[in-house]
Amino acid sequence: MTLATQVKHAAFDALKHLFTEVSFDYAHITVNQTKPEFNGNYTVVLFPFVKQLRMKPDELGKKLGEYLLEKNSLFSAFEIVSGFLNLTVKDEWCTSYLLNHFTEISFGRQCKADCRVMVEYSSPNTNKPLHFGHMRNIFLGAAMSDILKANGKQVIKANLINDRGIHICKSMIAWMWYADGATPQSTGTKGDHFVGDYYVRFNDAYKEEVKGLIAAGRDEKSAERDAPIMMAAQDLLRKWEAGDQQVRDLWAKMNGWVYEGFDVSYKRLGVSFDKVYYESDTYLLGKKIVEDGLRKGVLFKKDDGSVWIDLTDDGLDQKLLLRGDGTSVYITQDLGTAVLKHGDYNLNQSVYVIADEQNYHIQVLKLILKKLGEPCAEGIYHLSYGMVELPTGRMKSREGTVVDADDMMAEMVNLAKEQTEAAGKTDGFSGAELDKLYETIGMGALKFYLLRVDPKKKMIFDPKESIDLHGFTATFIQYAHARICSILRKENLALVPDATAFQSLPTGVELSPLEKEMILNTEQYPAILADAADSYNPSLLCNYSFQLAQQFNSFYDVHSISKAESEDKKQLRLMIVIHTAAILRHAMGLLGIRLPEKM
RNA sequence: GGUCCGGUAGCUCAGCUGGAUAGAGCACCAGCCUUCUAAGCUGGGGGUCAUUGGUUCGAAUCCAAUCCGGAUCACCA
Repeated sequence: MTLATQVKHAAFDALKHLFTEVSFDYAHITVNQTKPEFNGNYTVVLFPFVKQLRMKPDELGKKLGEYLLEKNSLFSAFEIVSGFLNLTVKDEWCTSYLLNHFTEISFGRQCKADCRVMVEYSSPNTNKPLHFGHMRNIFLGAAMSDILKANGKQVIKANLINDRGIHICKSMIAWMWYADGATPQSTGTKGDHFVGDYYVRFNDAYKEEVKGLIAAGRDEKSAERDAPIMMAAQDLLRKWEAGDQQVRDLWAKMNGWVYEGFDVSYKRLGVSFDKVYYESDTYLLGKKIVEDGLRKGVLFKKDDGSVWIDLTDDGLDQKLLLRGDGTSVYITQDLGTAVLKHGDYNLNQSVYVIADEQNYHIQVLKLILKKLGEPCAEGIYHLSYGMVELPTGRMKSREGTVVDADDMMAEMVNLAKEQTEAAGKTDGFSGAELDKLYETIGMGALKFYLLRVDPKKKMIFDPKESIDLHGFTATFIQYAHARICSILRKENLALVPDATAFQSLPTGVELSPLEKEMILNTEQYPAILADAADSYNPSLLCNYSFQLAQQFNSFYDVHSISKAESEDKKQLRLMIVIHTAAILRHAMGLLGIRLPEKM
C-alpha cells in the first residue's frame, strides 16, 4: 500500500473513531502532498467534513491531529493551516522504508493469469522510409509494451505491415520505367530510401503528366484519372491481385529491399516485434465475418449488392463493409485481423497505437465487432496519439517536408558528440566507448523528446531548432545518474550493492528536509508506474523521473556524501542515491533510454 | 453542418477524478566551480489558466453557451 493511501486510511479511521454517530464516505477524504511552503509531508483537507460535523475546520483538525499522533505510528507532528491538516511522517518510517527497499531493482506488479495483451505499433507502409511521426508511434508502442509488462501483463508486440496496394504499385511502376535495373546495392542506398525515392519519382512524373493533359485541354479530374503512369500503376495492382507471377516477383523484391532498410532503422531505434502481420496475408480476411453478420441480421445488403451496417442509433453513420462487387474495404480487413489476432494468442486485450486521425475508424471498428458479438471487441484499446507537425503544418511526403527518421537519429547522435566534445568530457573513454555514449545520449534525447508529452496532444517540432540537451531532457536524467555512479565508484560500491554492506545503519538517524523528501519521493515510484500503465501514458514516467533527478541535483549540491557529517549519514545518503539511481534506470529503461555510468 | 479533441508565461509543456499564493524547461537577468561530474545549483522578472455565465465553503479543473485551432464524417488506406 502506498504511503498516501495509508494516510488516507488513517484519516478515515480517525474520523470513524472520533465521531461514531456519523457515517463518512471514504471517497470524500482528500489527501495531497503538503506544499513546500508549509511544514509536513501529507495534507488532509478538512472542508468536506465541517458542514457534516457542524465544527470549525481548525477544531476538527486539532481533534484529528491529536488522535492520529496518539493512535497512529506514522506521524510525528501535525499543523493546521486554514482548513488543512498537515501531517509530518516520522523519520523512522522513512529510514525503515529505505532500508527495506534500497536494493530493489525491479518494480511493478506481479504477473497475473489471463493478462495477454497485444500491442500493435509501427505498422508502416512499404513505399517510403520512416519519418518523425513514425518515431512517435514506435517509441510509444515500445514504451507501452514494456510498461504493461512491468505491470504484470504478458505482452505480444506486433507489427502490421501494409505491404500491398496502390502505393507500392506506384513505386514499382516508377522503378520499372526509370530505374534501368538499379538496386540498393548498385547505388549504395538504404533499401527503404531507395524504394521511397521511386515513390517520389512517381509523384513527380504523375504531376507532369497531369499538367500536360490539362494543357492539352483536359479537365483536372479526367487528367488525374487518365494520366498514363497512374493507369499503369492501377494495372499493376490488378495484376498483383490476379497473382501475376512477374508482378508478384518484383513486388517481393522491392518489399525485401524495404524490409532490409527497416531492420536497420528498427535496430537503431532499439525496438523489436514478436509477431509481424502482413496485409498481403490479411487483406482478404473479414468477408466471412461479414457473411455471418448478414445471416445474423446485424448487417444489411443494398440493391447493388453492397453490405452495410447502420450505426446511426449510436450517433454514427452507415458504414460500408463490402463493395457491390464483393471486394472488401479497409475496415473489412481490420475486422478480420482483429479476430485473427485474438485467435492467434487468445488475447485479453489488444492495443492499437494509431494516430488520432483514425479515432473514428477505430471507434467504428470496435462497435461493429461488438454488434457482431465477437469476443475480441471488449479488449480493444486505441492508444490514440496526436500527429507530429512542423511549424508550417503537417508533414507531406509529396512536398518533401518530412523529417526522415534515419536523418534525425544521425543528427541527434552528432549533436551529442559535438556537445560532449565542446564540454571537454571525452577524457578516459576509448573511441568505441565514446561512440556508444553519443548513441546513448543522442537517442535518449530523441526518445525523451517524443515521449515526454501526453500522447493525446499533437506536438510541433521545429527542425531548425535542435532538440535540447539541457533542462527537461533525457540528458539531464542521464547526467544525474552518471553523478551517482561517480560517487559509488569513489566508494568502491557496485550500482546494486549487497545489502549487508549497510546493516550498521541505525534507524534513529535524524533526516534533513532534502533527505526525507528524496525518500518520500522514491516511495511514489510504484504508484506512478502503475498509473502510467493504467492511463497508457509513458509521459508520466518522464515527468516523474525528471523531477526525481532534479531533486537529486539539489540534494547533491547541499549534502556531501563521501564527506558526510557522520558515518550514519554517509550510509543513509548512499542508500538514497543507490535507490534513486535504480528507479531512474528502471523508469528510463521502460522508455528504451539507457543511462550511462560516466558522461 | 454532425461528432470528437485541444486553447495555461514570449516558446514547449505539467497540473484537469474540485482544495492553500497556478508549476517546470527553454529564452532573458544576477550569483555559484581549490570540496563526490557546472550537461549542474541558487535567486529574479514574466499569467485576465480563450471569453461569459452557472454549480460551491472553494473552479485552471465540473456544467452551459460563445470564440479560435485541429481531426474526422470516402465503394482511400
